[in-house]
Amino acid sequence: MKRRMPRTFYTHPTLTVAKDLLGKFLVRRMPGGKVLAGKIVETEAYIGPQDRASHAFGGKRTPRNEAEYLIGGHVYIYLVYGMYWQFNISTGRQGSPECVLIRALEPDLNVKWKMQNVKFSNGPGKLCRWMKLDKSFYGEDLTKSRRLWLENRGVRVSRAQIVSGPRVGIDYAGAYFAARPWRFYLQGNPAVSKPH
DNA sequence: GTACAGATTGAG
DNA sequence: TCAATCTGTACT
Repeated sequence: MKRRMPRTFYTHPTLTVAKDLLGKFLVRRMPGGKVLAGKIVETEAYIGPQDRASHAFGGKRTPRNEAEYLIGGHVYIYLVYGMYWQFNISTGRQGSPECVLIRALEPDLNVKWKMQNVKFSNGPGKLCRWMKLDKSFYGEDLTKSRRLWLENRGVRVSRAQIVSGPRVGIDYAGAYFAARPWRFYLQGNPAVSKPH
């Protein structure tokens, strides 16, 4: 069974992809060969030029956010606050600057280890530290990469399990966009990041 | 050339 | 509640 998510998974509308990502697994082959995997339990959608919270608001295009414009399935990663990487996946068609921020993972480990490790992946900055994701992944194609990809492992997520709410840390975007319910997470999941 | 603020985190 | 830490971007 082929499990890696194909291009078409990422080219759907961004809000759809942000929800579809919940329950999928992010898989990272580490430099030493060890494989880390985590179930995506929290995402945020940034839907392009009209979204005041988006780095591409107003059609802004710079070397920093260039990867947002790639066809869905590419990595858009950047540094915030001088110390934390933020891992995003581009969505939509080529030239459309949309993406989904991956905010939290539930480590794919047995129950005992999962609870001990969840604190390493329950936030957008922390999960990048855990999986050693940095600028070297900028623009990486998740449908082809041998060190980072997404898998469907058969986890079923019903609509009732998905909670939506305002995105975190974007008050600068003004009342309207700060209030859009474009953050999605799995209800009751222990790996969802702190601010609820 | 220089100033500035951020899609966070963890300590106090 | 607040400092850490640094770079892309805007402006002089």
